[in-house]
Amino acid sequence: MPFTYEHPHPAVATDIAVFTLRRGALHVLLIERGAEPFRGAWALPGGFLQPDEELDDCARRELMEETGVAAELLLPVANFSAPGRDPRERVISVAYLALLPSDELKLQADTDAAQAKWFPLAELPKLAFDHGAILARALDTLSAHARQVSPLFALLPPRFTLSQLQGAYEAVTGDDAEKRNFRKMVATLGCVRETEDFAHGSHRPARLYEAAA
Amino acid sequence: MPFTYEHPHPAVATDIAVFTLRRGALHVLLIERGAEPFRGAWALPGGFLQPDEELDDCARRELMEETGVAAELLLPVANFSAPGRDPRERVISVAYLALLPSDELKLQADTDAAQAKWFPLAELPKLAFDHGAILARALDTLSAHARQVSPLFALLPPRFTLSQLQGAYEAVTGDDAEKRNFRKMVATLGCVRETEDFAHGSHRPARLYEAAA
DNA sequence: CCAAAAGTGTTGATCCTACACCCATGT
DNA sequence: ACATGGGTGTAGGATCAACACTTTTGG
Repeated sequence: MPFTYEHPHPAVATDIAVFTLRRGALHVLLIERGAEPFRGAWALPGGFLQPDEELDDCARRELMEETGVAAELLLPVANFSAPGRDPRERVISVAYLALLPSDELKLQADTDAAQAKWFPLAELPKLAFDHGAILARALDTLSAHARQVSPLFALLPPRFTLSQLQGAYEAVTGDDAEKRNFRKMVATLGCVRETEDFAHGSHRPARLYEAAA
Repeated sequence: MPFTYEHPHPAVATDIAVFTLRRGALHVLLIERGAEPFRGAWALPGGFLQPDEELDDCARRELMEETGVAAELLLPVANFSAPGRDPRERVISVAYLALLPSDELKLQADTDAAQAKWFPLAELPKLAFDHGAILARALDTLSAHARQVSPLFALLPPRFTLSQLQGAYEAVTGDDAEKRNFRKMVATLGCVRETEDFAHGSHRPARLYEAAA
């Protein structure tokens, strides 16, 4: 069933850089392409915009299809429109970044992908298309947003300790914060509310916090 | 000559919120639509992406066609993709903001537009499509960027006084700055270089500055 | 000599940084 | 008891907001 237009139209797709924390380190979700072009290469998950679908919804849908989870946080990164970026046809890619809490890791490769896998940022393979550039921009965007702290909640469970929050902050922004000062910053930002519960380990229990109001 | 695809493709367009300063106040460039839909209504300039054209280049080209000038500064704002936003067909709009120095005002309405006109922000007409929302987002984006000061150079002549710069800062961000502190901020930012020339008025001459490095 | 805008010094309050220290729990 | 991470107080420096003042031109 062909679709015909009076003027040339590009295809429009979303690509999503999905991040999570595993063992304190930031990881990105990649899929191994199961079809040409770039068969066998690793790429960001993504797919084409459906008729009557918003771009945001397209990103959320693709993420659900590829990973089986709903994105906690979805942020626009940039558009990629270089004419030759896809060898098949003209494709405008709308790039997003998504954050997932470390827990929900039920990866399931779908039909388009041979497999899906988390990669630590230090061990990235070569990526298909211009996805290397997209990922780099996504990392910049994430780091900039993370300085507001509250986007980091999306990487953590609903209740978290301040040390967990600081660990996420450091993993995402790169620079490491001084404990006392980090806590004062969080306090003045007012973005967390303390709960009555505590996390237990082989040391003094840590108070659990949750996202404020 | 029809263009046929296997899957449905949306049309892709750029819309540009073009700002300038006139008599110290921020103005936006609007065109009166010469064709249906929304014939006679005011709208942001913009147009469809050409084959083998980057999105940025599309915005620059449309701006040149509609106003006859090259944008000093072009910044992405957001994508607008609500399915019903254009009554004719599915159109994804990639919104930009552009800044022009107040001088270059040789407006010339082109074929699509009955006329082009600068509007002060306090006297906006009702806009076609979702252009009201696009303009609001563009103003947010502009205000956020203006706090870095250097984007403001695009609103001023190549050489400008610090008072002009401060006027631009206040017009764009809304809040007004204290003269002494504004100058100290500019100095520590290091984004301007002083020249040997002065601007003359009926008062003490003001040193002219230019963008640094 | 006066108006009008250019340009500068200073001070008190505030914020940030870099420490050092105590606390509560599991083993 | 001690190792481990949780949690706080504070002094000094840097930064910032709000003033009041002098300077230089045109009329």
